[in-house]
Amino acid sequence: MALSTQPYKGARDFYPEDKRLQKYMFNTIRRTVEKFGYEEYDAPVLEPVELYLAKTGEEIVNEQTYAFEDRGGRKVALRPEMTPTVSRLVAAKRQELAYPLRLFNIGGRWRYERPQRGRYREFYQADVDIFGIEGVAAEHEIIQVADHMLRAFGATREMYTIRLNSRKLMDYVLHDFLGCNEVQAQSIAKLIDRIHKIEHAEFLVQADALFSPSQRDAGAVGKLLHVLNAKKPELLPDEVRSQVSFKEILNVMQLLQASGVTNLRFDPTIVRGFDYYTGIVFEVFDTDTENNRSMFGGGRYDGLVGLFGVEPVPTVGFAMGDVTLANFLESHELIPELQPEVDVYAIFVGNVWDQAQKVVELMRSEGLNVACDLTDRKLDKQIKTADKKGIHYVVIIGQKEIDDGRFVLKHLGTGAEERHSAARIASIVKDYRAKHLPHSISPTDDDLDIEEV
RNA sequence: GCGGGCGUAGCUCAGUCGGUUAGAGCGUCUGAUUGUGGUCCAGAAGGUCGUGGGUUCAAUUCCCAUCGCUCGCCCCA
Repeated sequence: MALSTQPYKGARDFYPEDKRLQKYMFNTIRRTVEKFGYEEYDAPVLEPVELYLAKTGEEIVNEQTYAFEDRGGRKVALRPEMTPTVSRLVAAKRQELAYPLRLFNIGGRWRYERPQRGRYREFYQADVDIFGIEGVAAEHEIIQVADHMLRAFGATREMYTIRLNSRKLMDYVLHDFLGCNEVQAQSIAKLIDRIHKIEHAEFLVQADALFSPSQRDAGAVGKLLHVLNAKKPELLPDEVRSQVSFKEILNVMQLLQASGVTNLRFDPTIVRGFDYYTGIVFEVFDTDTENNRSMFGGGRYDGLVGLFGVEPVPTVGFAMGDVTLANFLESHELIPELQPEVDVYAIFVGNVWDQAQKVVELMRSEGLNVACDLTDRKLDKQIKTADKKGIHYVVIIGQKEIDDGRFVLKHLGTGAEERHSAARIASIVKDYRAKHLPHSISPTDDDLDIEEV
């Protein structure tokens, strides 16, 4: 039985052409968050399984975690998300870190679930978190970062909306305004999460079933709908509007509007799945009707660091997944033509390798990425290889060229050939690269058209 | 965890109402006289029809199981 060449179920191989897109996405993300002063960290993929028991949410730990025992009998898990890990890192150096602390990580996450469209068992995620700010300035910044990130990919604000709510506010609504107990509150929160997936009548039936007779008599369903139908915070019931968490929402919205974020909406149906959120939560939606769904989101989680037995540290963060991002970019035609990193394919005619090395080295020291064809095949085969790899330039080096000190530079797009010294070739190709391949690593700043405030 | 669809060449797929040498396009390789690719032309290689079992004179085709892929549900970082 031959070995399978397939990657593990739900995990992907990245051939260079796939990796190019991933690099483009990660580099763009990295560049954006670094502009805001976020610093990259990393941590092991394996964590003790208890790390996820506390706050992540039962389903994820019990059914969606890759958990196993190591040879020493320790229960470990492949990290399904980064938030508990980064909280651990912060808790470990709680006293010595300088706040506000801005951290980001880009890496693989593992979830044991059935793969389907847009969802894998191994996916990549960028986590961006700010630690140590209690006020809404942190929410303001984090959402601004998310907004800049999408705009750095060339997205316009018509392509996505940012929907905002507050976990704290919803806790008040469920417990105090509607008088739910803990169990009811959780069930209703789950139901709210599904409101856009089910029929309105069905929602009413299920909501009604969750309330007690006395709550029903007090008009619980109507009150719940009053809250959920509020398209603007001002439309919430008076009692709800008296809450501090309501004022926070208003503040964040005002700050973001002042920052030019015009596609922000209040949406009381945003609750998010994780148990650890404690304040403002938000989700970013694709406005494309084909793909009208939540792409990513985040919020405030002030309690996680404190779980490690240190003083709590207020935190706001979000995470963006590679698959949903790629889908978004694709559906809005925002993926640029990505090129290989190789600038020049060096082709050798005859037995000139010894003498040609100096030429190649010179081009490299001038800053070019040069791949050499080492096969000694016929010239046409070597050119064909370069073409197949998508490399734009070929340099032909034969005895004639070596004697002359000038080499044939051929552009495969146009077929044009010219003869130059190695140094001149380097400068021509670098010039070309700067002009024609701005996306080979990441977009230039010119692509980011941030409007003036 | 539940339900649907599909497994035929490297890729995308056709086909066999069960019956001698299983097809196409793309891709790959070779060639058109030796230092020029992408187009065109000529030719070639490549499949025990996912795997195991059953029915049958005969199975890639029918039946069962199994594995894999895929889409949806649940759930969602």
